Amino acid sequence: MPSEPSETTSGVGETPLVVDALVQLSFAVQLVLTRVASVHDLSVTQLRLLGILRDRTPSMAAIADVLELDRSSVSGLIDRAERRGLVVRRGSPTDARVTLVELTAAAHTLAAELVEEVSLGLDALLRPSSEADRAALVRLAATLFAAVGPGA
Amino acid sequence: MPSEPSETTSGVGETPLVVDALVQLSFAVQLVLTRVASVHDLSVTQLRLLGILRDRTPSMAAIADVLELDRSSVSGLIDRAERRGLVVRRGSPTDARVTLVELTAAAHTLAAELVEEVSLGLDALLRPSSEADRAALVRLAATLFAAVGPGA
DNA sequence: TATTGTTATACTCTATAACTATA
DNA sequence: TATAGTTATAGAGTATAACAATA
Repeated sequence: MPSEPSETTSGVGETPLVVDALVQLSFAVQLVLTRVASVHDLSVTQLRLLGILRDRTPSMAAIADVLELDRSSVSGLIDRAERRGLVVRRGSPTDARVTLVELTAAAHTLAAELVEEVSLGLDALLRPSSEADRAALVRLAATLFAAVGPGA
Repeated sequence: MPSEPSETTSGVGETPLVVDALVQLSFAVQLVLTRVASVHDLSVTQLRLLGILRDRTPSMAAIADVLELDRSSVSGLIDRAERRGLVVRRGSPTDARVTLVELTAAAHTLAAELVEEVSLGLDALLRPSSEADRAALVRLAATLFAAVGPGA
């Protein structure tokens, strides 16, 4: 569980070590995302939304699937994003029930800046690590998504 | 930025690869935490709180520091945790201004279960990875916290 | 009938501002 | 004066339940 590095959690062996490392790493990354988002007065969820919409124009239901949120939550999320001029709702030409969500031009520009800032923040985080360990991280994430599928 | 594995983000080189890997990994871990928490009708924040209080009895201000939250946010957090019988507030013997927060016996039991369930969830996530890559992850997290300091 | 999306409602989380009590 | 904590208030994020429109 999320705690201090010193905490040994449960049994013996090295498993708790890896688990702790993962959890701590995850919170450190979330902290970077939170900070970058808040500089632009965005939430992490809106940041994620921008990331998802950069190369797609999904339906409300598809967004709910990717984010693992209820459709009603997505309605509110898109409402707020639309109110801020980040996205537009469009009807689908093939199915009158579905609503497609699209990034505005301004949001595309913003998203590119955010990508840059997140990269800088995470680079700083990784700087003290060796090249080999960073490569291992990439492999680890890759196998992880082969098994689980992309999350967001 | 949080997006799909396929997204190449910005320039050339391998930096965006590592950044994407980190972000995706982070969201995958958060998803596991969210699921474990929700099984017990807890939020991720309450889960974190339990993790922090397992081996400490910090002041409200210390909790705010670790969680990087405003003190007023912590007041509400502890209010809700106390209402659910997870924590107790105690006065400090040395400074009448400070309030110490302590886990209840029931919450200690619960916290142990949560640790176990998070471990299982993350083990499943890591299972397809090689032993060497997992070791690299542990090293990476360790150097990361040597530089940044423990976050939670 | 099943699916898409919305609305109403309620709760958690978070911050800012203003306050009290203690140091 | 400075620090610890609380309260009031406001807004984001989330879920459940009930609903309308379309397939």
